[in-house]
Amino acid sequence: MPPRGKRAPSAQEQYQEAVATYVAAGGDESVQRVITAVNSMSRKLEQWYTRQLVDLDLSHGEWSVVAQLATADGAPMTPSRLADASNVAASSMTHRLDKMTERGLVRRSPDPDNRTRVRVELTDQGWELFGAAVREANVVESDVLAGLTRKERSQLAALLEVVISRLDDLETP
Amino acid sequence: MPPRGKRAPSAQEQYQEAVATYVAAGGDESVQRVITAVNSMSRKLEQWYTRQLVDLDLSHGEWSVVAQLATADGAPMTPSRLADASNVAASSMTHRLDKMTERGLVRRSPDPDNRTRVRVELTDQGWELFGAAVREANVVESDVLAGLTRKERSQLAALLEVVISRLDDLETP
DNA sequence: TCCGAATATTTCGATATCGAAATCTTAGCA
DNA sequence: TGCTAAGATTTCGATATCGAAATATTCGGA
Repeated sequence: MPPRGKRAPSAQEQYQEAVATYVAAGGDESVQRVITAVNSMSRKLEQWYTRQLVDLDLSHGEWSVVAQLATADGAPMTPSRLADASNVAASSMTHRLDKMTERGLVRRSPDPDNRTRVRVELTDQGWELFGAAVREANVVESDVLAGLTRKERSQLAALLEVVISRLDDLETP
Repeated sequence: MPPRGKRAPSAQEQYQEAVATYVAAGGDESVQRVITAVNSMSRKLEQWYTRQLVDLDLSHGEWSVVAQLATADGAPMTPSRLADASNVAASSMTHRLDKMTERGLVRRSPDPDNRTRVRVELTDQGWELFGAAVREANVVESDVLAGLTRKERSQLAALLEVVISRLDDLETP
């Protein structure tokens, strides 16, 4: 039996048609090429992350929490900031943290400076899991970028970093 | 009252710390710079899309369906391919399509060649909504890339396209 | 100092999503 | 042709997410 639908078009074909359609609908080509490529790549990565995280018995949302806590090293995190960073409602984060606390991955503690706030941090077990996931993910990520030379990767990163540095200026004005 | 938690770090600071942490945990720097940047950018874009889509009374998931149908122009889409492309379970797509059909955005019809399949396509109303959303999104997207010259955008797109062209080779082997 | 507005978190009811099982159809092979 | 395995979609029960309201606390001005 054929795989799916008619035949799933390749990621490259999908990308090219998407750009063409967005441009036809009134988008700027130089913009749509970049934005569409970033979104395509991110969606694909997300699929792989989800698959790999099954081994660690983590959902994509839970991974997001672990990663945020790990990379915010230093500054204490709160449930609402985690919710913002994970693109979910604050009330969802409550439940997510309940589960993760129960499982021993994170720890909640009252903020001594402000009793309306709750600090959230990784437990040792949470840190272990973070390390394991990063190393596992790095394998796939290296594969994805295997088509670029070291120099090209550096160029690519530099260009993306220019964009990132602008993101803050565009926050809700 | 202070904004949130202690103070939300800028996107740039967040990015830099994330890369540093991933590298410390065993990731390759040239890989992590690119991957982290792509993911940061995509997450931020998603936030803006969600905000803008409120005006059109569309959820992010529903937008994903509209966009897939619009950009797959030509080849008829099926529920399962839409589910794959949207990163949701097939059973979720059933409900999503029910709602969107009821609202008049999409149309289901039996595939004449294979009665196990269902074709899904945009209605005229669905196409209108697609156009409106693309033009609205293009405003934000242009802003995001405003820090790059036309030439830099082209370079960036070209590098990303190299990566995209590799994605297919990495499919489930 | 006291009070109202704003912030952080949680609770609660409604909705969306998931994964497994059920149903129907097709493909491939004896 | 007849039979079995596999695909596509939907149904169903369990779980996660959402948005609004509830609760507790803090900030800033009268």
